[in-house]
Amino acid sequence: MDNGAASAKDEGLLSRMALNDNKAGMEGLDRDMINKIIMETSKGSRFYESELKREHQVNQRIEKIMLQKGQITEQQLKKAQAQVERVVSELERGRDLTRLIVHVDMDAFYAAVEMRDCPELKDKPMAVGSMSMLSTSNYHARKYGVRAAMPGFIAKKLCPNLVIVPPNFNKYRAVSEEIREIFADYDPHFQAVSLDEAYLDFTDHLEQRQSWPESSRTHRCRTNSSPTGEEHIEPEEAAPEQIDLSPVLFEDSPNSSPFLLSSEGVCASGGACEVFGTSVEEAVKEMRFRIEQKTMLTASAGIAPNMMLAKVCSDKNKPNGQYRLPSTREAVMEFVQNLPVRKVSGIGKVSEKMLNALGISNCAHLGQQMALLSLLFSETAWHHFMQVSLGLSSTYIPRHEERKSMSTERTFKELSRAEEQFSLCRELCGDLAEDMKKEGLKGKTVTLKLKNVNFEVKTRAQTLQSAIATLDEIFAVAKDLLKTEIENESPQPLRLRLMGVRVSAFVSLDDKKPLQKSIIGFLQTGKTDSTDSTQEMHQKQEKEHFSNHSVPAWPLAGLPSAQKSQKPGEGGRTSEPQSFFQRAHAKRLQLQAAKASTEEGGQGRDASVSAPTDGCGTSAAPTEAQASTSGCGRLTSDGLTCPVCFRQVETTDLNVFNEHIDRCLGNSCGNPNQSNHPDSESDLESEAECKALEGVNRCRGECTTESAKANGDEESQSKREAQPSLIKDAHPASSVTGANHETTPQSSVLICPVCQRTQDTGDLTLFNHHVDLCLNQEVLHELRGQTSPPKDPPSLTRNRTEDTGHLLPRQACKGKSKRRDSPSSPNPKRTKGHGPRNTIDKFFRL
DNA sequence: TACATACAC
DNA sequence: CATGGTGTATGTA
Repeated sequence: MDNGAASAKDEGLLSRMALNDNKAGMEGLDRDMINKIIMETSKGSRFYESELKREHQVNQRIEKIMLQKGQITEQQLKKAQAQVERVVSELERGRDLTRLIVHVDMDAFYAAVEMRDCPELKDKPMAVGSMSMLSTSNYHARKYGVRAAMPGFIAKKLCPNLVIVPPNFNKYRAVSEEIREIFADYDPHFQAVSLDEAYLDFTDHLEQRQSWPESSRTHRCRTNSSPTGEEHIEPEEAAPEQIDLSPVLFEDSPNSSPFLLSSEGVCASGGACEVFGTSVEEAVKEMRFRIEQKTMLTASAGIAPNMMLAKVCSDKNKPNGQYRLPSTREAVMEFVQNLPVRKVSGIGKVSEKMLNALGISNCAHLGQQMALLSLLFSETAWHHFMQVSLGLSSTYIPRHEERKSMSTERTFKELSRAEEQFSLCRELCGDLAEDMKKEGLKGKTVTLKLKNVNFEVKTRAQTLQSAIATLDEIFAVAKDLLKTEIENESPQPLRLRLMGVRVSAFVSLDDKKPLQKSIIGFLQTGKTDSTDSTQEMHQKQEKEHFSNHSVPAWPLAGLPSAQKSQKPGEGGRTSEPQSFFQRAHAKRLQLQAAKASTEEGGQGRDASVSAPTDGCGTSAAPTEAQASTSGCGRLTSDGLTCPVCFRQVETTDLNVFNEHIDRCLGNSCGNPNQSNHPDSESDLESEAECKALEGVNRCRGECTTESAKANGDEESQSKREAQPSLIKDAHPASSVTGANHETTPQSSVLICPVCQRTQDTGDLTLFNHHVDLCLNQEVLHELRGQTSPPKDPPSLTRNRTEDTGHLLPRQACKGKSKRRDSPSSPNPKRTKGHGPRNTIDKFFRL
């Protein structure tokens, strides 16, 4: 073996404990030495023992899989191969190379910020974090093997001169806001993944850009010579890189930019200027240039036809570089062939190890072994592998979904006394309740998480009949769970090192939306709408749409688990082709719908020039009904179902559809104006960030509670909650009863959940019809006024090529929009008790 | 639903 | 001295 540092026993462990030179900045370092130090430092600790144990578990899983592999017959393999090939061609058919997806990532973000603000640090190896945990390190430190998620004390052994700087999250957040403002200029719907990372769809921007005058592509260099001195003006590009293919992609932009750019020169005032071209590369360089000018920090970017590839590409020329993967099948395939599986987002340590055991280390192998993989892994898992091997993934950048859970957990010095455990538990519940209040959340499931001093983790959950939110309510449950565990262990005490409380299974507290959603639920004939799970509906929808697209970036988390469905005798699975066809079909339909509702293309505004951005609100704004329909309504192969008359409308053009609805509504109130629910809830994103950061802020005492917007619009919320679930069977009662109301018919009497009146009919069809009418009344009401339409007006720009992804108005489904449009809006910051420490660089979900 | 795992930051 | 916190998805029972 080539690793003298590892004993046979350690060897397996290396996959868990050893450093990953996977990431950038780790080239050419002495891995063996580093691993040796890591091992020596860790050895004997409880943590180490725990890792050993986990490693063992993984090894067993691998053994199991290998065993299964051994039992596979030629016959089965052959069958699987045929199956795989069918799927491949189906997927191939849906390949979409028309989008230009960009993934941007700030270089060593936290560390870079600290270095920027403290020149002393510039030439030193440094990291942000604490002795217990590092968030990130600068490139100098990485040479020593010091990296994110490594405890500081180990890092110190690797690099005794390492300077560890405590994190200053407020600052990072502020910088993040700055860069997001820039992102928004290229894609107002960009998805921030963390404080320093985002996905953008540059397609529309590029289309616009083609007709922009040079002045709009000109950017001034930082005027004030930075105090710190050196200042390079060049948007220096290290990467040699490929040819510019963009012209090909955009040659036919028919009604491209309706705007004539007001061309006020930017650089009139003097100072060096940088002019950027019209290609994607140039646009991305421009964005990075602006980021650097604005923040004095560098970013790296990847440009590719889908999210997964863009992400990988952004890593390619890091730091301070970019890489474009051309939008051709050949380029993509070649790129993917040499891609180590571990580089793919979603394939982590464990998956990597399992794949390696099968002789798979890069995506070429992945492709070659698909038949085998389809027999050893779950369907979702192998489908994902398949997509990866073909270089396919989502071409549509989804909006962030509603949160599904909220939690608080804390690590501490051993805590063994029950009394203290209870009081800590209560404290956690209090913190959690506070957080939930800010977002107006109520959930039905409480989960207690415990980690003992040996790092063994346990979770215990309980689901209630109704949703709760307050400290006392949560604690009442958590306390019981804890008590049970304590009793369970007694007379030994629980020796804890961590405790956490989580609430999930939220019910919608919203007033209006449930209505819309319930309609949708209705339209989904045959599906039960479990009353309070309105959001599930949406997520489901979104998900479908997502997968129709081209793979989400999702992992195969739970991993393999061999085919249980696999009958010994026959190896093949038959369901597959169908589901893929169906998906493809659905996809096509959605596409058509999406085509009509594609968001406006006006985002390409040039910040420094202030290009004319609007003027696009002209088209009939989609009403909520429309939006709902396009996003969630029943989309059959023949068209759309009108939420008012419930008839099929034979069109996939949402504008046409909208007119139809208008007619049904008996008036032409086509576009209720402006969106924004003034009460649209607080920004989840920053909220989440703050949450993660909390304790640290406290240390700095800088935490301000700027926006406590979650003002009490809560009273009104409790009102109508019950939703008309689709009653499918003879027992209406089975249709669940959501939170509040108990309008649900218990006996044979049917009561309309909308008008609350008893319906004297036993016929469910009739009853449903009545409810339909009631709902329509409400829809009508909403459409006529008060309710705000979703933001994105349909766009008239571009018609996409047929199988393109990019469906659905992102927020169509929900009246609630957690806007990210205004990156500048202040974040609610948390001031919380104590707590945790640091978090890894870029961490926070937005 | 409950629980354990994997994964991303 | 010392190995984090928040959130999501998936597999399985």
